[in-house]
Amino acid sequence: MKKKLSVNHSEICKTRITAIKDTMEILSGKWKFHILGTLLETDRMRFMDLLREVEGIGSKMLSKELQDMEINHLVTRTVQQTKPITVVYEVTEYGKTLGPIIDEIAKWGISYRSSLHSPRDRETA
Amino acid sequence: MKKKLSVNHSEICKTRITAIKDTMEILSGKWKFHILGTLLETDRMRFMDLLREVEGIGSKMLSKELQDMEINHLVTRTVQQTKPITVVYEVTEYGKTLGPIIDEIAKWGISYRSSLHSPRDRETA
DNA sequence: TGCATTGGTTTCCTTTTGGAAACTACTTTC
DNA sequence: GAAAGTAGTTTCCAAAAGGAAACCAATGCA
Repeated sequence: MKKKLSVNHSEICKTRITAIKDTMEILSGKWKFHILGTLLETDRMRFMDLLREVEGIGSKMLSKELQDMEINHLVTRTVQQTKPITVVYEVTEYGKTLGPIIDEIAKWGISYRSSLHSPRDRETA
Repeated sequence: MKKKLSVNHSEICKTRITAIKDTMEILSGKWKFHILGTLLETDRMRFMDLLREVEGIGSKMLSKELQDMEINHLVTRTVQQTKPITVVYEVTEYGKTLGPIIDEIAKWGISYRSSLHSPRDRETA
């Protein structure tokens, strides 16, 4: 038993681990979940609205993150020929498939907050 | 209508957005999902096994990420008085509540891979 | 005429992140 | 007595991420 058969279960999980890496790469950065969470609730928003709504973000970051997500087909960018030109962003149907992830993350975060008040939950279960 | 009532739905989502930020802060960094994904499948692993299993990670990062997660009660560290001292890490019951998130992320990543082969799915739905 | 708003881009800078390699210390094995 | 395995820590460095502020072009409003 010199050489470790480092993994027995490995073959099964490789796919899973790769999948996790893929997803997290697409959703990387400080703001994507935040932007998506916001956009998923309103369905369509203009750039300046997002800038105001996603608190703390600057225009550079917002612009960059939206571009990333557009490239990955998660959101669409539509220019509207209004008086001062406006641009609306919306989550694609494909982007909406991220809904369950965001939901789980939000759910966990909420119960995390609760557990801060009654830390016993975190200790024992 | 001079002043934008920037948000109407805001109050409801604030909690949600905060929850998303909380969760993502705890799971920040390049490796936590990866480590957790690995650890959730095996239940207990030694440091060197993780180092081998989580491909690409170095000992510095592994050590730091494990410490972060220990602080947040997601994993436990147990020293075992074996011949050369060994240390086992395992996901706590509390850490296991992250399971659904990891599952959704893995699920999405897997179907993302598929959609790369038939990109039509990503375009139309 | 001048200021505000729209949707960005660009520049400059700081902070954070992360990796490679060396080193520690202890034990077992060759 | 040298090598190798245990579990890390430390140092040094490069790259990436992110923020603040300035800038731009077009248009509307007063």
